[in-house]
Amino acid sequence: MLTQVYNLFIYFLLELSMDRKKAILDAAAALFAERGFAATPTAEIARRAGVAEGTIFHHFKNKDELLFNIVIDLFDAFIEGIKTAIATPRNGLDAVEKALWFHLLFIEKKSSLVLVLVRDFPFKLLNVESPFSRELKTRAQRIHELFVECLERGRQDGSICPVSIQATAIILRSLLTGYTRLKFLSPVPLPEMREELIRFCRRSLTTSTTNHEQP
Amino acid sequence: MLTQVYNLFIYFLLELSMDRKKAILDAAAALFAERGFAATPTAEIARRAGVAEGTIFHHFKNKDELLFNIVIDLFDAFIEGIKTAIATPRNGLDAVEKALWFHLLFIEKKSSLVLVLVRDFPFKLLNVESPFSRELKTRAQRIHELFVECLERGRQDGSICPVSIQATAIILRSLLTGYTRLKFLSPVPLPEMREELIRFCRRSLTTSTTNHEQP
DNA sequence: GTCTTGATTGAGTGCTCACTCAGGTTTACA
DNA sequence: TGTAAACCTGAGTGAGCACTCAATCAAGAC
Repeated sequence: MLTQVYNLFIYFLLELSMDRKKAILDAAAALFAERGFAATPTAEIARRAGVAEGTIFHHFKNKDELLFNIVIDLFDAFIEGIKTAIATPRNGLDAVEKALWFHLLFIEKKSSLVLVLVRDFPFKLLNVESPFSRELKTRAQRIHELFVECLERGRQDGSICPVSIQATAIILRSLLTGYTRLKFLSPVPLPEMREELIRFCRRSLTTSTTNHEQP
Repeated sequence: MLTQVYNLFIYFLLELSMDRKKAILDAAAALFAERGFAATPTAEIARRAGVAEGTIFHHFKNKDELLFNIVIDLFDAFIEGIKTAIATPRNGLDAVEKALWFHLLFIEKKSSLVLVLVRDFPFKLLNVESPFSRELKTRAQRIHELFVECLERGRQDGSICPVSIQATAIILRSLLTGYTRLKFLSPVPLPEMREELIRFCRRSLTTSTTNHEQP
């Protein structure tokens, strides 16, 4: 009897706020960030989400699929954000800088999810031909294209000097990826250097390649 | 009887080439690269190394310590290499470029070990106060210092324009870290772009920061 | 009211695997 | 040759954990 009342209470709580599936994902994300994917038992996720362990496996095929969903959602949020960030600027260079800034702010705002990605990126799911691998590749490709777009725009409006578009897009992504990694790995907090990072890129993008060894 | 002969044979093989400990580390490194740390059972490592499973735990406290040793050895090799790479160049800018090149060549040459590092970097050992964490921090710090050294030299001999040394060192390491990651993650091989990457950095390091928005 | 469909539960199961340990072998050295 | 120390063995163990399943519950269709 009491259990039933309690269950009803919980049920309304959930109905009002979010459904079980969402609750499970949120709990998983939080725990993965705290302890890492491998060190988080599904029983613990269930406990924090306020559901039975079996419920997890009703909504998700296996534990990997939880990580899958978390990672994909994060990528989607990133892509949406970067798209709006680069829509307004009036030239290509500015768009690139807005994209860089967006990344730098994004990893602060979503720091715990980003930590999951940095620490527990699901490599094993990448090599095999799987829905996950396909979904993820699409999104990685999309991000690359968005950078390429900015750079091409910059070439056309003259705000960016002649460079290899493809290579430069990869370089910019490398810089951001690596910065993110160092930031989350570093035992001591990195100094504030985001402006400096943007300037570093701007100098490179706005200088034409003439062989000036020593000034 | 036959077993004894066989054992003797194996033993001589090992004595001639390398000791057991080394054999175990080599086997572990190879398997971690092939399948990942978590997906490699110690029994498998023992088999490939041609020793009993117990022998692993005679030489190493636990499985983590294997990864520990592999990672630390890799860092040491990297540090030694970069030290010699930056010793000869005649100015700071050149030293930076040599350091960048060294990294790019190093990750090709030691690709399977680097893959282990990229994929299975042992986060959990970082946060706790452990010998591993201390050893690793020392080495990360050392690498940072080497970059700082090059940049300072460049500032003094005038080959590098005024920039924040600390920030720039982190930016360069970020770029390399991220490039390494993308290279090993990318489902399709990256285009050849190492020269372009070096030029990207050179342009940034040799351009003084004046506000030239559009040329 | 009853049938169907889908959600939920949580105790139970089976598997994997890191690590142990008791007993054997080899080496170093007196 | 004796002895201690170090090295090596591999079957065994126990813990952890992802996942299952049979039973219960809820809600909408008719």
